[in-house]
Amino acid sequence: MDTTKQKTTPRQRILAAADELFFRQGYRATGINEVIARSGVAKATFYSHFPTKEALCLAYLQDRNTSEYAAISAFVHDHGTPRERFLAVVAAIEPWLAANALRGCVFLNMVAETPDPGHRLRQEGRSHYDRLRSLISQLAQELIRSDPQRYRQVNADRLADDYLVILGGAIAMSEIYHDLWPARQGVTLVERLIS
Amino acid sequence: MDTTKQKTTPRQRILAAADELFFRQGYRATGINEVIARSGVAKATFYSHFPTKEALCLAYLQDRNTSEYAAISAFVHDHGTPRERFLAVVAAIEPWLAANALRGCVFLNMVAETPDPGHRLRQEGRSHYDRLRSLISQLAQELIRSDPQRYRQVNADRLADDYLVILGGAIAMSEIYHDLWPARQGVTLVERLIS
DNA sequence: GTCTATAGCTAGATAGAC
DNA sequence: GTCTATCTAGCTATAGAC
Repeated sequence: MDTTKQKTTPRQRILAAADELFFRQGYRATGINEVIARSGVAKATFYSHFPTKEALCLAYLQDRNTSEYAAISAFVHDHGTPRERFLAVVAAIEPWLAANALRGCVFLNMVAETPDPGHRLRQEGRSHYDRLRSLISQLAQELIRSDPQRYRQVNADRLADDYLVILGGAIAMSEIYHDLWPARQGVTLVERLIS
Repeated sequence: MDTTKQKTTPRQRILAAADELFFRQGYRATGINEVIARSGVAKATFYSHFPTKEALCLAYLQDRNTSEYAAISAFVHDHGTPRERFLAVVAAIEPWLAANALRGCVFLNMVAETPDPGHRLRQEGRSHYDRLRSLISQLAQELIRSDPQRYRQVNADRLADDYLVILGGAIAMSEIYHDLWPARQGVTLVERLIS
C-alpha cells in the first residue's frame, strides 16, 4: 500500500516506488504491476507518465545519478582539510552501504542486467562513475596544491583512476560478502595511495 | 556404457548452453526454453536432469567456480618467480575479460540479480572469491618467504584482503566502462602493494 | 531418449466506463 | 485522473504419444 502523502504528484510516487523496488529486487525481477500497486496510481496514469518500463527505469537511474552525487558532494564538503575531503569519497561508502542493506551500487547492478554496452540504461552508470572520477580528480588537485612538495610525484588523473578501481572494488566485494569489511579496506587502500 | 559413441551427453550440452546464455544475457533474461532449444535436448530430458531452472543455474555456477579457479591456477603456475606468480592473479583479468566480451564476473552479475543474502546462488559467489583469497594468501606467503628481509612488514592475509578489493574493482569498473583500462590499473595497484 | 501440446501463471501494455 | 477488464506474449513446468 501507498504510505506517501497525498500531496505528492503521481509521477513522484511512481518514481519513489520504482526506486525502492528496482533497487531492492532488481529491474527484471520487478513487475510493472508491482510498481503501479505500490505507487497507488492507476495503470493508465502510469502509462501517461512513462511510455514503457524501460523509460521509467531510465528516469529512476537519472534521479539516482543526481541524488547520489549530491549526497556524496555534501558528505565531502562536510570535511575540513584537503586530505579529509579526498578520503571522504571512499569513506562515504561504508555508511551508505549500511543504510542500503548492503545491496551494492544501483549502476553496477543495472549493468549486470544489461549486456548491451550501448544501451541507454548502461550509459547512466558510466555517467555516474565519470562524475565521481571528476570529483576525485578535483579533490586530488586540491590535495596536491595543499602540499606541493609532499605530493610532487602525484598525478591527479592517474590517482583518480586508482581511486575509482578501489572504490568499485569496495562496493562490489561488500556486495559479494554482504559485509562492510571491503568498504573499510577501501579506505586504508586509498590512504596508502597518498602516503 | 560406451561413452565414445556420443561426443557429448545431454547434461553437458544443457550446461554448455546455460553457461553461454546465463553469462551473456543474465539469469532472469534467459528463458528455460531458450536453454533447451540451444542445447538440442527435449524438454522432458532437460527436466529429468534438472528439476528447476534454479537447479540448473546452481550447477552452472558450481562448474564456473571450478573451471575459473582451475584456469587461474594454471595461469599462475605458468609464471616463474614468486613475484610474477603473485601478480599473475590480477594480470589474468585483462585477457580473461577480453575473451569474455567484457561481460564481467559471473558471480558479481549473479549477486546483482539475487538480493537475498542467504540464497544458494549467492553463496557460490562468496565461495569463488574465498578460494581466490586463499590462493592469493598462499602466493603472498611464498613471496614473503622468497625475500623475508624486504617483505618483513607485510602481512599475507591483510595483503590478500587488499588484493581482493583491487581485483573486484578492476572487474567491476571494466564492466561499467566496457573497457580494459581498469584491469590494467589493477595490475599497477597490486604492484604498488608490494613495492 | 524425442516430439508436440498445454496447463497455469504472470509479464507488459491497452481500452473503455466513469 | 480512477477503476476494471482484457489482449498478447512469454514464462516455468508437466503430460502424453511415439
